[in-house]
Amino acid sequence: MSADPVENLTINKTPLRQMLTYRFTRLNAKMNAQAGRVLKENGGLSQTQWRVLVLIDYLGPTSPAHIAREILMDKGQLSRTIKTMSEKGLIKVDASEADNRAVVISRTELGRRVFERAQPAMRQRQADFANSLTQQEREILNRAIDKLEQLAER
Amino acid sequence: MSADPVENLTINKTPLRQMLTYRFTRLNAKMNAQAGRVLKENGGLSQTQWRVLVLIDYLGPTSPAHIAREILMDKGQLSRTIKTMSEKGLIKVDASEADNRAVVISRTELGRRVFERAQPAMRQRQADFANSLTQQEREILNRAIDKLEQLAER
DNA sequence: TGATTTTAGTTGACCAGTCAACTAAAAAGT
DNA sequence: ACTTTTTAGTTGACTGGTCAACTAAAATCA
Repeated sequence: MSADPVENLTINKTPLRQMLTYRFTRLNAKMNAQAGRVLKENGGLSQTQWRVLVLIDYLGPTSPAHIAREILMDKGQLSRTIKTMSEKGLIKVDASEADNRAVVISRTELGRRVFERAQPAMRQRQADFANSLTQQEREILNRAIDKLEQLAER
Repeated sequence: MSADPVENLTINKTPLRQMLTYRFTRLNAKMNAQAGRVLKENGGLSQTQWRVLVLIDYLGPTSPAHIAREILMDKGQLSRTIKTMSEKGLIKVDASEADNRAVVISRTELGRRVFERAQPAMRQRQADFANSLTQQEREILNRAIDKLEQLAER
């Protein structure tokens, strides 16, 4: 019996494990599960909440619309995430002075602390991923992702 | 203004678009959306239902447990998928003679027809992905996925 | 054999992602 | 100026994925 059960699936047809979409789905699921574990152990943020804090760190106080554009997140989902983050005191939501439709969200002191608690482990994780690949592998991987993403859009 | 808004996010910090986890999440979302569109246009299966039919095609009549093991799908989700597929007449669910806990699921005639209707487009899609990469890129991509998957498991 | 552990499958609860409808304000077009 | 279109944000509905509890049957093993 082999370690990976999928390995045995060949029978004259393209083995499932070679299908790119399937491989990406699995990889993504595992990465997400891991990110969830790391965040849980370091302050208890959800991944969506983590990303919002990352974006505020990048952009400074900003609007949900800006964040949604940057990371292509659904604005409905973002709206709810912001609501719960605000209720937990991780961010502050103010009316925008320049635009009466918009709001400005910014980090609270608690938000900063939670963010900085999770950051080292999350950075390390990114670094581990990057360092597990050679320079050539990183370049090709990025190029491949670009190509596939383009194809997936049509 | 550049085409990709994320492109502008550099500001002395690791640009978000270079984070591997983020890139995979994006790519995966786009691939799934596309698969959903293709399936919708070719018989209306959901992706989970499609995968179940693919696995039955690989394995012949088999048990949910076997499928769950092969594609690492949650058995709860699979149980519900099988229920709705059975209600739609895509598969047949019989008690197993060898094991009184287990069931055997197999394709119905309708299931076969729907599967074969979706298959060409889904195959073509896989082929398009594969053909968009050079042999070397495919090899390196697969190696990179292996490495990252291993890392994500720890 | 009988007790313990593992496996098959179902179900309930919860969270994340997607989509569409809706309000209100801003921007663009005429 | 005023009509039309776009943008910001909220909400509801639906789907998918994950987790845990639970049953019943099988497999393990003492």
